[in-house]
Amino acid sequence: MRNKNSIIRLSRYKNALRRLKTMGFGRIFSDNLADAIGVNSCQVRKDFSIFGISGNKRGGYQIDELIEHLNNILGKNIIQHAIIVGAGNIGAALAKYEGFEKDGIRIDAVFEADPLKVNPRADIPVLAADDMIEFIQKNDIRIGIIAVPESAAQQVLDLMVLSGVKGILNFAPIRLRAPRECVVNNVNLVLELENVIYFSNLLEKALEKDAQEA
Amino acid sequence: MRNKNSIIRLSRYKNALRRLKTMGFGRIFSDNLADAIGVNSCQVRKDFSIFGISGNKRGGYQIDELIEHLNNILGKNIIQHAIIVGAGNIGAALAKYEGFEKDGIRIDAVFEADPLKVNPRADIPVLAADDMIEFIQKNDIRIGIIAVPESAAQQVLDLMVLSGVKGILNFAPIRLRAPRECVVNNVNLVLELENVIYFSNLLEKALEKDAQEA
DNA sequence: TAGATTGTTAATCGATTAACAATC
DNA sequence: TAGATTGTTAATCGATTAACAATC
Repeated sequence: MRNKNSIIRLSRYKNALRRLKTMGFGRIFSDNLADAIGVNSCQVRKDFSIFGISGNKRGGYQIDELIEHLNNILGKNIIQHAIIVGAGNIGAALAKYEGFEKDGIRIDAVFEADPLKVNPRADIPVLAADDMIEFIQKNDIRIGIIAVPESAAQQVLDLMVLSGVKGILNFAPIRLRAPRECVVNNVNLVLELENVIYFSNLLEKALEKDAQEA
Repeated sequence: MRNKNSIIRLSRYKNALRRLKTMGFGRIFSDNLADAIGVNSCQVRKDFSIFGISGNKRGGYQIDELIEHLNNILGKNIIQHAIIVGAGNIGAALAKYEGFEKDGIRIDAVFEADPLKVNPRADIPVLAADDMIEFIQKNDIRIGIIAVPESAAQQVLDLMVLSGVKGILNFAPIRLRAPRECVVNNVNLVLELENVIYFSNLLEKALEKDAQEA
């Protein structure tokens, strides 16, 4: 995947811009925006240049236009529909999370194998896992979130792909095999925390060493 | 941060190795391990070389030794203690998530500003936000997880750092400022999903184009 | 005009991959 | 011994940063 990092930054820019907008700004320079997300200004201009976003020399960028443009690139000018599979801790939390709706992503349903957890009347309906395929096809769902145990994840992915899902966010801590026509993005919470542990330990050791040398 | 990617892969290797072990393997070649996490075999050998992990020419690597070695590098040979701040959807789900405990990470407490959610008798106690500083100091907590709204995140970080936290995993969708002696790792769920949406759209367009040309 | 900022090209840096000698 | 695999050096590739001409 080319420019994966640029795309991630575009989302971050959009986020920062919304904040800057509520703070009362109308226009912005590459320098400020860079600061807001922690990169340097050439990075911002380069990213924009890749996606054909242009500003005014001397005048910077119009925030409203910029957000509009970023939403277009990111496919967020229309509401995106998604489903979650797995109504455990993570799945249930994601279903309730307000951040998605705010960002134009609608969770249409949650699917769950345990009949006791099924609840079609809930705000976001929790449906039987067996109904997933039909639901995806009927509602033309393209995006799926996997929040099931490791042992079930591959099977869920296979069914999703079969039904027409084109993009998957996977929370199961295992590498899933997907055909080329489906994108998979992994979020591994333990790994993220392990990473923090490693680097904080490393940093502490480095600082101790510095202190000794001084 | 040097070798950030290598470290992330080390965690992935460890994960795969545990799986391979339960599948009955005792030793493994760089080739198999590469396959399991989706990189190529030089990457594996290079990563190991960076951290001084060696195997047997012709005989590959002993899985048990390898896991032990990786745990040492990742600081997982001892139980790591952490706290969560914010008992909302995400915070509560993380507290209940079994993946951390399995991996030698213990969540000692959750802190929450809303008195109605405070519950010191819970399996993992939910304590008043005001008690956080004291708790961190008394229990020598080094790792914190931020699962509060965007507007409170920076303040929570500042208090954590002040109390002695050295590493933070942040779920608030905002760039936090931290002093050099504290590591911050961000997980932005909306951004991850946006990323999936973008690349699946892109892929679909590319495939349509291919089909037209053929 | 002078000064500031964009947009792009070139330079640097780091990470991944290829190649292969060492060796079990 | 012949064959296979590691460990490391060199080559490639991509991403970030620096520099600066264009221009408002």
